[in-house]
Amino acid sequence: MRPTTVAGIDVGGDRKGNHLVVLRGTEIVSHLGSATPEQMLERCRALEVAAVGIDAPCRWRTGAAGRLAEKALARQRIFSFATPARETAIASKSGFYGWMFNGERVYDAFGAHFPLFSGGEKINGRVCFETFPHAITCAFLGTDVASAKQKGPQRRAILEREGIATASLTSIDDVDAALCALAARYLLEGRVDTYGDEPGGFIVVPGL
DNA sequence: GTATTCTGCGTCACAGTGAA
DNA sequence: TTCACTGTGACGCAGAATAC
Repeated sequence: MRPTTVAGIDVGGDRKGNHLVVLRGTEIVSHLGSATPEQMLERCRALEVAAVGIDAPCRWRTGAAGRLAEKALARQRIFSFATPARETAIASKSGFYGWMFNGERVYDAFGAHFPLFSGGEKINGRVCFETFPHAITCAFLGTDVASAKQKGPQRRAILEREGIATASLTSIDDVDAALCALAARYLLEGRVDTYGDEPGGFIVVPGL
């Protein structure tokens, strides 16, 4: 039986672009840099990917309070970027939230073929979901050890420990995409912790 | 003494720049 | 090309300061 194929996407701004890594078992079978959402979707469909982990918010904030998923992670001392309301992001003149809008386009493109994870126990068919590399690192190493300053070596070490060769992953964005793919594998195996709710969206993190 | 408010710190991601 | 560093933006948390 062929191992399940999963993918991870690291969403970037307009200059950096998106990065896709496709994993079959422990083998990296595909690897795209600076790709459009449509190109990544085409690649995932061609390779019969079952689950896609995306490093970008799947929902904008609604109302004054932050997203439940981000609050729940913060209580575990896993800090993430605070997603603003869509109007706030649009109003920002700095272009700082450009990568979040790119993430929105990725979810839009994938939505028709990879329904967004809704928190259920059972995964039926294809799925895409929100995750992020720092939370995955915390899940594997613990919040006391995981550090943004050490993200390069720490994240590569996690992948190597899972049997995934990192030599072809030349940038930190590729490594992050591979970690998202790893989270996708854990989701299909049912070995994850989920944070959040339906209105604010769920963040999926490997559960060990 | 208790409750509330304020402040500083640490976290993530991004972009941009410069060095190796 | 890659890596390291700085600044931006918003948040939660812990401890200090203030008010009652």
